[in-house]
Amino acid sequence: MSHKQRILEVALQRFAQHGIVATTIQDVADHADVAKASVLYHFSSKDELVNHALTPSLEALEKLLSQMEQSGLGQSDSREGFISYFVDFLITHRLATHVVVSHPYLADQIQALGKAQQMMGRMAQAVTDQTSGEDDRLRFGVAVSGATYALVSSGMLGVDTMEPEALREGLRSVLGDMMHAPAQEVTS
Amino acid sequence: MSHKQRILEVALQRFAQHGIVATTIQDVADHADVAKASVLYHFSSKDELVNHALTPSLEALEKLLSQMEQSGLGQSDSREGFISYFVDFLITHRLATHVVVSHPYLADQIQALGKAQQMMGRMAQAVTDQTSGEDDRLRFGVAVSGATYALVSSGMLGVDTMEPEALREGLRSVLGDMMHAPAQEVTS
DNA sequence: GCCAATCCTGACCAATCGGTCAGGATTTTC
DNA sequence: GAAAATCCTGACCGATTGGTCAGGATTGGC
Repeated sequence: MSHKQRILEVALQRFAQHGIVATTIQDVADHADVAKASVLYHFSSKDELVNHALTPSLEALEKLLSQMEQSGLGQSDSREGFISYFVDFLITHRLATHVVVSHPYLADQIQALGKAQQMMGRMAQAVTDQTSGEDDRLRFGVAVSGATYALVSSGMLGVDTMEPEALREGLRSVLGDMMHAPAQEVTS
Repeated sequence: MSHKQRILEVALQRFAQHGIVATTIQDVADHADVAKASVLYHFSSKDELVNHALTPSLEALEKLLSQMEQSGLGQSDSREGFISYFVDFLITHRLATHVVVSHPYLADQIQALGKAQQMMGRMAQAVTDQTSGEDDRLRFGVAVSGATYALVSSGMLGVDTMEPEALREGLRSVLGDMMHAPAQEVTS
């Protein structure tokens, strides 16, 4: 594997595990077995390293998103389909998702994070259509961030020992229960 | 209000908003309208500042926890009671909870975070008793981290405009749907 | 074999970090 | 009202940060 590619993978992993700020260029270089200056040869700054590390996941999200907005996937009548796609996305891109969700305050400083935040907003809007209220938005928020964190900082909860397939099924089940439930009983 | 107290409040807020690593002592000092050296007069190091900022919430959690372990609150037959208590705790101590959940990698460096992580483990165990499997643990994990993040980084989801009471009710409802559901249908 | 382009690195730099310290202001105690 | 204790600060320090740069390896085309 090329050095550049290895740097990208290591960087994404470190950013997800220790956060962007706590992850120094030196740290990435050490774990990728290259010199610090080599990292800065391939990526002109730390911000650009973050951008490139997130790019593949951003493109995948963009794809999923436009698919949702076109086909109406995500609307209340096709929630199951959406959840299935979404869980797959989360598992595949769990590291990038974790990075995005845990650095909202860097959105105006790092392009990729800003773009990602914007897309999350679009997704929330696609899922919670005109017929749903703030309760549904809350459910969506809890689902997304909850699933993400259960996937990444899973050691604390003992989830890290789960089989991949069991994890996928479990997440589908949880998200289904959460977002499915129609708020039939309205207070007042 | 005393300088010391104001420093503590500002620190907790900044730690929750920007993360511990990105929040410098200078930043806390500026927002608390004191000099940087003044912060280090009251708290001998940054780590100790984090510890003291989290202490009140840790004590509250300890209280809730021992209550759970004694009375059996949290067991599947009294989930509603637990959820109600827990949501109240989350809303009251949302900042501290956010700091804890978003810095698992500092648990061995900062006492308070280690202790908090330990308590989260105890709570997970109290909730997911011997009758429940890994699926329930997953549900608990998604619930905790999800609710926490929906509370704090809520701007992205449009939840920040919700009335406090609606928020409390909404969370109770979501967590209820998530943790309530008995995994009756076991695969094989 | 040689030249050019690409890749990689150690040495270096200004800026900022957490933390120390001596001393001035303020408050408390008697 | 003076001595003591507490509070607060500017100036300073070593370490580390992101980033620059000149030059040494490696590679590919011919």
